[in-house]
Amino acid sequence: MASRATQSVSDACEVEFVDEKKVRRVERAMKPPEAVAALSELFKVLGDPTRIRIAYALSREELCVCDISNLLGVSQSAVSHSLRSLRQMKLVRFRKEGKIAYYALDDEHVARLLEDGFRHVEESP
Amino acid sequence: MASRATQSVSDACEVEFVDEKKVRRVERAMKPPEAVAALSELFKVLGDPTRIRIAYALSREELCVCDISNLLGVSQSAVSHSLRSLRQMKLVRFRKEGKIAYYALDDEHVARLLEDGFRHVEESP
DNA sequence: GCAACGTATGAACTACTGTTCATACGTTCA
DNA sequence: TGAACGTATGAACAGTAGTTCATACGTTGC
Repeated sequence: MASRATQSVSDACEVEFVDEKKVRRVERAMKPPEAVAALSELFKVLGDPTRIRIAYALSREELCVCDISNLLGVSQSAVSHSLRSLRQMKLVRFRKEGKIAYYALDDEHVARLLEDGFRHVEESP
Repeated sequence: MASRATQSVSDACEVEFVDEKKVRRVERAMKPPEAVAALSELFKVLGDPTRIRIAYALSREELCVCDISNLLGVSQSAVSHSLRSLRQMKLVRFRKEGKIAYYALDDEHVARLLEDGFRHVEESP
């Protein structure tokens, strides 16, 4: 059943699948919507030069907001907003020492994502 | 020299670095702006549920536009636009067989990015 | 050649994102 | 307690992104 995609979506191909078996196989392997949504949020957060630089810096050293701001030449406010995004995605953790907030990467996955990512873009000429 | 960040940026901390040695160390390790820009573009492309689903599907099987459209329930036009983004970032390659365009992941890095990413989001409750 | 089909693409609209500005909060120290 | 400082946050603005719609291109088969 349902071997034809009779306008399930407005502009979808109005014809049969080109290779239904393949499609069914992939369909079973697809990740649940929540996982996809969460992953797209994760990549979205990393899809910004400032946040990448922050994350990468924090993968090397634990740093406070002020030092990040000076290091990157970005306003304290912008850094703080960026850190909030990273925090919400649980990419960074922080501890407070008096009035100073020290941030660091929370996750070894993230460091690997950055490494793999840099490797990819550095390989393409 | 320049141990103080005397308003190099409007809103940067107007004080000395909290830990200059650490900052200098990280500064030397930072990636060049082009690499950061390219990586942020890469993540930006992956920061969309539709494109993640497309990329993930293509990591399992080579598929044509029509089948992707039916598989995901997304219009042919939207799929084609998404594929263009993925193509521009060299994440997918394609071959044409008559009027049918078959797409597949171009890069094992990307599959690893998706895997690591899914692992990250699936671990957080 | 022409109709049908798979795919690509540009324009337009809406929705979202990142920065800045102003300001508030909490801590330290005199 | 009050001033100075590090940090957080909300509002507002400008730039950007994703979808849809319409249409164009190239291929196939009649």
